[in-house]
Amino acid sequence: MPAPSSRTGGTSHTGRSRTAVAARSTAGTRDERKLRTRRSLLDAALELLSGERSFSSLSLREVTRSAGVVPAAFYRHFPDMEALGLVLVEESFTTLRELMREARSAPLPPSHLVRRSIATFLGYVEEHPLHFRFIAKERYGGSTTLRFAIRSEIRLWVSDLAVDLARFPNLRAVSTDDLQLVSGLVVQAVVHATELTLDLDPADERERAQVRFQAERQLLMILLGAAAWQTERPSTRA
Amino acid sequence: MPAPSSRTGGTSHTGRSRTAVAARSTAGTRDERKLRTRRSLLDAALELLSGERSFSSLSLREVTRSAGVVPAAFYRHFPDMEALGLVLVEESFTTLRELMREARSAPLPPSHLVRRSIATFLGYVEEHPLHFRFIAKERYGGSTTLRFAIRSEIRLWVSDLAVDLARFPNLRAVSTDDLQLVSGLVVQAVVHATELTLDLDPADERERAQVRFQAERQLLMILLGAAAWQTERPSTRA
DNA sequence: CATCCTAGTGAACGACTGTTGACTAGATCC
DNA sequence: GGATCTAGTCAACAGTCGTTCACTAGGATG
Repeated sequence: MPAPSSRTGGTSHTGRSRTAVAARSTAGTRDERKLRTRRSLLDAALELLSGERSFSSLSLREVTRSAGVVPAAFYRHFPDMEALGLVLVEESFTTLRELMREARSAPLPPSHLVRRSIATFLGYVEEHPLHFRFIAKERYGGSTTLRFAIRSEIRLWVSDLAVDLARFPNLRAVSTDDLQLVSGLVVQAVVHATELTLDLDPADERERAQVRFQAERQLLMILLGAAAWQTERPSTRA
Repeated sequence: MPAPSSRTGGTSHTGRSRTAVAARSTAGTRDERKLRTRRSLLDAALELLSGERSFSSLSLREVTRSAGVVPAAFYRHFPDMEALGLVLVEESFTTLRELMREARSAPLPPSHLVRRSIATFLGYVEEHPLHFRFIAKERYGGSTTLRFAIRSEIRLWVSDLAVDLARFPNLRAVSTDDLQLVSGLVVQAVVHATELTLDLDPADERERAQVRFQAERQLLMILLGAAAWQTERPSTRA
């Protein structure tokens, strides 16, 4: 039962068949329309990536087809599929970092800050599953360009976290370098948990809660280890 | 300057151009020859995967071409590219687990066991970079089948490690479940470090050493946290 | 109003893809 | 030593791919 193609009203365009994600309307200024098409290309790619597909196996034609646009139109917006991928990386992390910055700006004691940050992060992941699924898949698997872009964004994020950790009274004595290592571990654990989450049945709240619970325990262990770090270090290594 | 095709002596076959990884010789029983072709298919895939390519973007024809075989011949060995992928997963981990089992069987005090295990693991990675590169890339990115196969192998590995950790005197009081979490963290850190290594310049020993050093520090932190776990837990969580 | 500008179209290209079926040469088996 | 079995070949198929080009419709601009 194919739905009638008059969803957005408008000028009815042509009678062409559209599998489009977001049927672009004919409203707005020219720049706005262009931007809208660009967005629907990005969204189409994101949507296609939400399934099995990896970015490198995604074809330009698929993206344009799913965005309701002719293949050649792609080149009006991106020179390359890789360019589109880089935009996806960028917008994934800018959104994330904004949110995390908000979360940290709250006037709370440090211990609550971590929990608050975790909650914010998980909230972000649940609200933008497509972006994060993309990141998770391409972090190690993508092209060198994509992989390095993601890696450098994650490094920024790790540094942000390290700054927060520095405020913890019981981490006061840990050196800056070691704090980076600690927050690296934290980010790893969180990202890994998220990647597990992405393969879970979205309805099964019990399983989700378990993954979250285990991740929290792991974080506590890491922080505990970090707190014990400066006191025990001399004995474990020269 | 194309090399003469008489490398393996033999019947000179045909004058056909071969980009083959391992030019299959005509020696041996029929089963042996079949096995040899199968191997060259697997090796060809592995080799192609060593670069940018992800498994899902790898074509059947590429593999056969690079193995020096006609595309149709592929089906005499695997029904599917995915089937080939699963074989790669399996053989990656069986090799690894054998080595790790050897490493653990050495009669050493627990503390040395960990260091020994890490050395063994890194040795494996350096000797079988192609297998591990494949695993690293497909752990999150591959098809569901591949991803789950890898994940379950890693789970086995985590469990093995947890058994070892249980022998540590200062982890005596940590529950079995929590030990799984600890070894999960350890494996995460190691795998991540390895994945970083894969992008490094193989010649730059300084950079490699740094990654390895950081990973070791991270492991020590984790183990420290685990050791402090049972003593502090009551105060951090109900 | 006429002019320019450009996002999107449509058709075509050469190359590559997975899969098929009939075949052949040569090891294996009785 | 003749029949059998099969790994690998060859040719062909219907698709899909990225990229190009000349084009057009219709908003932007003077």
